[in-house]
Amino acid sequence: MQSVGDWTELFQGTRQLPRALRDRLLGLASVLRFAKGQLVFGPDKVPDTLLFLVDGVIRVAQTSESGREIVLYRVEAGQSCVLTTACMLAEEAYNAEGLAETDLVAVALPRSAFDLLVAEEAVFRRFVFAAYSRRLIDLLRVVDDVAFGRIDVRLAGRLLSLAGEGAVVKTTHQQLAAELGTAREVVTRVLQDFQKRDLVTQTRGQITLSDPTRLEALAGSA
Amino acid sequence: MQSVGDWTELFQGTRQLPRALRDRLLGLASVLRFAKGQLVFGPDKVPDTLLFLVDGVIRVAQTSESGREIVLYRVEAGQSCVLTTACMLAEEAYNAEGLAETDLVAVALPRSAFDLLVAEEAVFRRFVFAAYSRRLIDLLRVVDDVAFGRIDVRLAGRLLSLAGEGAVVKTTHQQLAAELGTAREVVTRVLQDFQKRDLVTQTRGQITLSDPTRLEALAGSA
DNA sequence: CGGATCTTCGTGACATGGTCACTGATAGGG
DNA sequence: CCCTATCAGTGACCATGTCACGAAGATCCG
Repeated sequence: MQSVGDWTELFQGTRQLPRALRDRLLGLASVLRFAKGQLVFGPDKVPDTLLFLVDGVIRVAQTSESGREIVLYRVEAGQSCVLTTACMLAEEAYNAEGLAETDLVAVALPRSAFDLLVAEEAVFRRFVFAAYSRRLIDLLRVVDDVAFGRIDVRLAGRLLSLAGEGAVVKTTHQQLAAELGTAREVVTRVLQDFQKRDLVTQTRGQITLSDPTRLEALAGSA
Repeated sequence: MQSVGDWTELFQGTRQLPRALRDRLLGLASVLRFAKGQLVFGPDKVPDTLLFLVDGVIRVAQTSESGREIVLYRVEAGQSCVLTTACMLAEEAYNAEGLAETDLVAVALPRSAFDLLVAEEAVFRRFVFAAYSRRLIDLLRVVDDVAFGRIDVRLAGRLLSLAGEGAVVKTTHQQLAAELGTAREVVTRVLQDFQKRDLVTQTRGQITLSDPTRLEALAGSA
């Protein structure tokens, strides 16, 4: 297991700190690794540290009693995972969980160090508040989508964002359903429809966006 | 217009501060009043202060393009309204708005004073983080309800919480629909059903909970 | 009092989305 | 090559949202 080097360089909130403090942080924090698919945090695994994600992607999702699931947002490299701290601070129950979507490298900052930094360093404080704020706004977006959005529009949008630059999405209908908080059958139906309209083609476990432009248009029609 | 006296006594985050600092805060902050029904903040009214609610209730809701609405949470006396600061800090667009549900008395702390307090005072910092965390968790609850909850269950729960100690809720079907993010017709239908099952009685603009116990049971069946 | 008007509520027909119970299709491992 | 697990497709049905009305209080004013 190799070292991660100077991770303080990677974060908006630590990059601008004085060298001496950064060196202290390097000593205080511990490096964590998670394998793809591993649970990073969840109702039964409340962390007592602040997580900084150095490499990889964490998918934060909420699961219903009945087993349905909805993706709330993703934590990417260079961001911190504030939901964990939220719980830590509020000491309330919640039922969201973070799953390693890729292999992860993260830095865990003990609560004491977190408190210290927030107290002493304006830059770090801004970073933390901005992170909280971003998540709040992400959640507003989710509420809006779920409460008022049409499923075809949402699926089109999600396909585009999962495809990134390419035009291929490697996922199952089940996974797409979990992205949107709907049922697999619904995804199947909508994708059938997309196929008939020549927007996508499918094979088992893979969807090809054959007309991204029209998909964009559909996704944009809010 | 009378003065509010020493409002620093009212908040978890300021009560324990040293007397000298509290006196300074009393000087720095300004007292705001809003009449019932007035818009406290919204997409077109982004505040640049941190609001502490001294008296009254703010209803925070999100509105869709089509005009449907959903209540996200309520800010009560003794709490601060962090969504406003969230936007202030993230400088991102959002479409939630805060409406004065009663006449309000609030204290507006300028950003500079906020920064100072967060930097210097651990107590205040904890208060702010706890407030953020509570809202994050409130939103998780909303997502869960909207994505996975049944409308009759949600309505039963909301009726009980709106009734408080009493057994009468003075609202229109339209307003209840806005609470839950659904359509008026749906509320009408569900209430008809409740009525047939002798759970409630209705007159124009008012619903009486005739069997709170069974309503609780219904609401509790997640 | 008796309309004119506004708000609230009720209702039926239909569209969309979620659930259930299956069947069929495909990939990979012995 | 067959077995099995996973993935996808389908039809029936229920729950919820939308649309287009009309009816039943409330309010105002002559």
